[in-house]
Amino acid sequence: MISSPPKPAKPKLSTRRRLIDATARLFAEHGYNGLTMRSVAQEADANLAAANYHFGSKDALVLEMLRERIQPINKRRIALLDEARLRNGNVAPSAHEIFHSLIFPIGEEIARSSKSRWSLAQLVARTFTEPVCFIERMHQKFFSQIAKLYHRELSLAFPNAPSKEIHWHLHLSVSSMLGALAQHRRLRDFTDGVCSEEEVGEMINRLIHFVTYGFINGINSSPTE
Amino acid sequence: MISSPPKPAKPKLSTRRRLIDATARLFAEHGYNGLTMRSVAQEADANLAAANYHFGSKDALVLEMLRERIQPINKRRIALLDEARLRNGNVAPSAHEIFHSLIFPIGEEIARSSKSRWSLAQLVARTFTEPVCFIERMHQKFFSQIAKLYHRELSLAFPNAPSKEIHWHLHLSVSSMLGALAQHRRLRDFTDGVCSEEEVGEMINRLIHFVTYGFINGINSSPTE
DNA sequence: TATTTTTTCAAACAAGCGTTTTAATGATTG
DNA sequence: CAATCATTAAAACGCTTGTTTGAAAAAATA
Repeated sequence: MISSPPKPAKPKLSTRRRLIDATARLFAEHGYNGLTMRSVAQEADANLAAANYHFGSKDALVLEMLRERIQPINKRRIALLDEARLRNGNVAPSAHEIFHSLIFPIGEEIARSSKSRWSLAQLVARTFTEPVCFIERMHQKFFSQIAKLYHRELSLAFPNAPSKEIHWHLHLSVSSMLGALAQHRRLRDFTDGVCSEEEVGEMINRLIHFVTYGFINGINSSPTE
Repeated sequence: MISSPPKPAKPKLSTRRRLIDATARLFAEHGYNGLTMRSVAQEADANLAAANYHFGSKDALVLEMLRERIQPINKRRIALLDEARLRNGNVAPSAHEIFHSLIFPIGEEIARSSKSRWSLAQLVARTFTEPVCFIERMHQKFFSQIAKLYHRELSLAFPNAPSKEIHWHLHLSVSSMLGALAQHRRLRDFTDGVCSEEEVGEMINRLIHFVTYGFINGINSSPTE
């Protein structure tokens, strides 16, 4: 019997992969300006020059990390929307189905990323709060089409609502989602220990309902005070 | 007739005041890490060493600015709550009155600060997203008691709701408020130019209703899926 | 006016930043 | 094996950061 070579405890991933994962963790925790190439290198157990070698610059590194994390979520959103439309016999999905398709995929990804659950939540939320302008451009590139898609979908679900009202309440809904993601790590503190950050699924479910209620009742009540 | 001395066009405020105001603007726009002592000095038309002379350090400068901006908002919140309680004959205020007292004072301050309306909104929101840990401590110092106050108030308004449900939905409500404040400056972009950031009062009113609906319906519907 | 205190100013400090360079190492292919 | 390529490594490069310094200026006090 030929003995297999001694397996290292950690089958070290490629340097490129370790760099991206480290970037995700540090970006979520410290933001763009608080993330340094040296901290990335140390966290990834790589050399300082490695990041510049593989990605060219700090900007390119962070952008690549964001692209890799965000695109599957957006694809899943569209897939869930299509599923709902198909299930209803090509009729417009309900508000709850629409907001489910918007919010649920993030919950899935958070649950998938085993270590430090709030990391991805905060990462996504941070892309919307970061002041760095190149991130704003990225945001417009990744999310502006998604926003238009959801406005169209909600217009079908609420054919009598004026377009401006849908814009207003969709904006509030997305803002609420982002706020909830950004504040998730404070849940335990804020609730005096009553609620725990571990219950991600719980949070996502409540958030979907919260936003759906706010949207429906906001749309249905008159726009005057 | 004695001619008055030639009045300078701008009766220059004290250096200390100019420094704090410049800090507020730059913190709102670039965040803590993006704010530099040199940029503050330039924006305030002061010397680089002035900030350290007046406040001791960058941390102390930002903290003082935040304290000055946040405390009047919190006082107004409590005052509005007391007004509502008095108006109802010492009966618990309604959910709408409670969330009005929570959100409206920020709208007042935003409307008061004439130049760059979204500045204060973003400033308040940023204090919750900033990763710098000393800001987290500040947040806990300024807001944890307010959070407890509102939980108590909502428990009176919904005596049959379990405390944990109130915790959950208050957390979602506060998160939505912060998200809406943080995203306000993107309103025009996000809505394809349909909605404008100028209508701050509009935004605040819709936000109050949105959150109230989300909270009430969330509380009343069962906590199971 | 003379003296003391407060405030401003330009210059410098050490530390940390993103990036580049040059050489050494590892893997792959002919 | 030799040769070519991709990757890693250590050191250094300007540049910016928060903070400090010591003297000049202004303001306040006597």
